[in-house]
Amino acid sequence: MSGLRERQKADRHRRIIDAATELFREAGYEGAKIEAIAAQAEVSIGTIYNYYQNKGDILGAIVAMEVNEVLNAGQGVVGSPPANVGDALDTLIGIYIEHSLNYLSKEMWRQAMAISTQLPDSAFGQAYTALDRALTEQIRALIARLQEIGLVRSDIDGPAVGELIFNNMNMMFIEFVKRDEAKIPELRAAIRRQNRVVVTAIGV
Amino acid sequence: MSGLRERQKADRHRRIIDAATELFREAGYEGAKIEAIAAQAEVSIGTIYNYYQNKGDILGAIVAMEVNEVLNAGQGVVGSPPANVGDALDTLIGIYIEHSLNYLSKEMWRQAMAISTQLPDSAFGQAYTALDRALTEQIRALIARLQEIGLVRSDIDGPAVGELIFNNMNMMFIEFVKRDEAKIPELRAAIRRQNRVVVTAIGV
DNA sequence: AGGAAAAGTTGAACCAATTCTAAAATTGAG
DNA sequence: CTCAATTTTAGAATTGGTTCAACTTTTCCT
Repeated sequence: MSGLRERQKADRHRRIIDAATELFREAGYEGAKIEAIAAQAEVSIGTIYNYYQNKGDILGAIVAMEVNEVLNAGQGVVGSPPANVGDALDTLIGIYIEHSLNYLSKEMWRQAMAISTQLPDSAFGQAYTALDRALTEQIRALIARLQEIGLVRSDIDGPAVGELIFNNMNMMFIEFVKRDEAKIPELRAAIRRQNRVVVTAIGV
Repeated sequence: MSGLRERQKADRHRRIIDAATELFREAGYEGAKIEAIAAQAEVSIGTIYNYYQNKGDILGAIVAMEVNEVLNAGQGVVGSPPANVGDALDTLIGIYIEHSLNYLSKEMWRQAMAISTQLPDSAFGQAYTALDRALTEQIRALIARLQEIGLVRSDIDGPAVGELIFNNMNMMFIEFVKRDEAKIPELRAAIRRQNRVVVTAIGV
């Protein structure tokens, strides 16, 4: 294990991702030519296609890193949530939203979302769907946790509510990245307002 | 008015849309080459680009026809809704979903959605967003109507609830068109289940 | 009718992602 | 150290959407 070949492979992966991240942010997804990414990563075009099936997969790798970080941060909230249904949801969703532009620009998100709906069966499409599902599961886990604590009624349909909340948030996020001038605080406020009716319905 | 030039223009528009609709359904969006659409419509490639800014706009014109039909059909439900909140929502959403595959295949929907997030400022992107907003407004109108009738509490945040319901439905629809094997009845049932908690919260 | 201007049509050329190929370089095993 | 396997490389070929300068057709005016 960990021979020279392995290390070089990992290194090339990293260089490609780093180069792509930088160029995607600078020039946009379309504007970042494969040739330029290859040059910046100091590999040939052929090598890029040896590591990633297509340009979208490179973006996919970056998205996956970002979402996995977010999922990780979300664990903390699910483990010990605020003692109030509205705040608990707001905190978790806040983590998602506040972290969302760390690595990815809005334009990168738009491209990622577009590719995932365009090619749902591609490697990237399936990975993206899995990430969405993981986020849904985390919201469901939060609701289940709140039911255990006794903050949420035990007779409500937790999984359905979790999906409802995720779907609404996700759609709002899609609209958010579609408008460059849209701001995070407004997004959070709008979602909080929408969730209010759900919160009153499911709270004890 | 209605000179030769006008008639030819309308005729070419129609021929292009007809050709594109047929080829998109037969060969898929990507599979339908502009060259083939031009040949089938008996115009040149250049003429297509004179009528539509890009390939996506052709699809956009088809989507707009479909959504406008759906909006029209929805008017009936808003005008005289079923005397029960759950059924009212289910009926309106049912119209949206049942009509959705009349002209457009799932693959065409995927492409349309992808393009609208990819290029939100293009003619197509803006038109698509406007259609989404029109659907949201229709759901809000239904809720307002139900409030008038006294079936929905007057102290709830109607606009926020309408958007919540639309966003959830839309997201479910996106997932639906992403999976070719997904079936309409299951989609409707899942949405009904998610809406249940909202219905109980807003019903008098 | 005649002819100039406006409007529209045409297809060859361009561009960037992707694929393919054959040669060169690198690595690991014996 | 040497050879076979694997990987990288440069560059040519392919492909399909999009652009553009030259050519037609329609309109409109006298």
